[in-house]
Amino acid sequence: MDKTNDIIETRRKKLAELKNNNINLFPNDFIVSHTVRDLRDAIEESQHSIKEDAVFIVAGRMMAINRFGKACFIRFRDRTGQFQAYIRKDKIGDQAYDIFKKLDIGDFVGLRGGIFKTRTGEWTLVADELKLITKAIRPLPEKFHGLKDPEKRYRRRYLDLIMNSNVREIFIKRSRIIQAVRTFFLDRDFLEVETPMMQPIPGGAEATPFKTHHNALGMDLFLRIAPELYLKRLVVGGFERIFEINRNFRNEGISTKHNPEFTMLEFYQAYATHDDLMDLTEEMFGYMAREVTGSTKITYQNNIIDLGGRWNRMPLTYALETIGGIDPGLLKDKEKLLEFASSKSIKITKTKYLGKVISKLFDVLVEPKLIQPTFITGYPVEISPLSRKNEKDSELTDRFELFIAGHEIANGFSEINDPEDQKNRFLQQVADREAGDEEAHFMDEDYIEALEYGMPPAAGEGIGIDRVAMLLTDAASIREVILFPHMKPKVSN
RNA sequence: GGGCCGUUAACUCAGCUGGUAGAGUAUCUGCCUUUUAAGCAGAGAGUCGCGCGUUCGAGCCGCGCACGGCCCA
Repeated sequence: MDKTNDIIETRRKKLAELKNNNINLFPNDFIVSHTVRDLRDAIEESQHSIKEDAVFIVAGRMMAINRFGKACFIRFRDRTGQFQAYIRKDKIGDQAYDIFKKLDIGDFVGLRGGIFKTRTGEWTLVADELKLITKAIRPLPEKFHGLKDPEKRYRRRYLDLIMNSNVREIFIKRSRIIQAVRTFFLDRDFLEVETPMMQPIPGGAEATPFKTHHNALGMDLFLRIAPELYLKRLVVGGFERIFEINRNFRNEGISTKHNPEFTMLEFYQAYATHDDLMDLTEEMFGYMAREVTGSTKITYQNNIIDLGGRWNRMPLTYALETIGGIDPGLLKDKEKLLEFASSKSIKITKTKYLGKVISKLFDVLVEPKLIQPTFITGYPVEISPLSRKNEKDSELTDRFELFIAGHEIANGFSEINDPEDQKNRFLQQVADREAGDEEAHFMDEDYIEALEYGMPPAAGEGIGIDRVAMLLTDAASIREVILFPHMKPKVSN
């Protein structure tokens, strides 16, 4: 027999041999009656005295094979877990055993048999039938160290999921988080909706959009940077409580906290204020944390964070004074603040707005220090073009942002429902854009028109689901909670 | 955009002061009917990310590029 150097070549030869013996390598007629979980349940129900003559039919991927000549132990895995099986030549027959000898780790097999306990005390399925279900041509990564290289893990996430159980856990938790959000809102009479991902005018946030083109309509469209303006049209339409969980797209840099597409929860509640939403947010996080981790106390990057109960609420300027260490006398004076910033070597792009300077200083001096959940309130009107002005101080808005573990997690506010006010805010944004601010909002006349029909007072909030998933799974990078994070294509050779 | 680090067998990693490639797992062959990262004996396996340069000689030194990671902007 000719000796080949290559593992894949060796496997292809095995495949050819199996094929020549009329073995179907990819059959689709194996009927599974039980999962690994069913096996464990059956053992439990029999109070660990299960009889070997009970028959189970299971299927899964072989993760390990210990060969002993005329018998083998294998480990196989399905969606519910991993189990051991014992394959004996005298049980499955000479012919089936010859086929089995040609199988590899990574192949899918179907097994039929009863359950017994080995000498070492492990419950094991002893097969009286074994069938190849799917042949693997490529070998899996090494069983003990698994797949570690981050680049390989992200590019071939399926291998990451096969080899790394902690990675599987993260994405199961992520799914549970989204399920918990749905349950939370549905229980409170919210309606789940879907609004356009492709928008003629990208609105609802300050961000650079991705541009695309609709051929039949002959028009440019933008992938949404936020669903906000459409959701509020629905509030005009009478849906008083709505939420949407979907992707936003922002044409910005990639980092441990940013992916170009990310999942956003946005919700709107009529007759509520931003204060109500802070209460609601506390409740929701408590609920999510309990559902997903079993506790409201979580550990994130070695910090113990308590998501239960009522959280700290702090005006922006107060946070800058007490946490950022800025003299209160500076906070009303843009020039002095800029001097202060440069003395701390904080670079701030040129702006005519005090609010932008304050916001930047906050990002650098305060945000990383907000480890326990904290609502920051009292955002300046010039950086909050969709937020309702405060009744007592027209320089400020009824808006908050939520910070946990030094990350911005949520942004919420009482909504502007005065069309005139909103139009003037847009006009200011348009002027800013003309003056060079590429992230300033566009005028959206259609949205103003909707407001002119009357939107009830309402408050709305957006929560970054990826960031929440990072928190609840103790992930340091957003790529660890996104199944297929964006990567540049790797050019081979 | 800048800085630091990484890229060696299918996987995880060694590789000294520049002297021509190593281990474990996996694979292949043989033995083995209760193993637990099974064991024993043997074997094969490499575009050292890519390119250029320095050198008698480069996985190692220099320059450039690609991809990735972390940090900063």
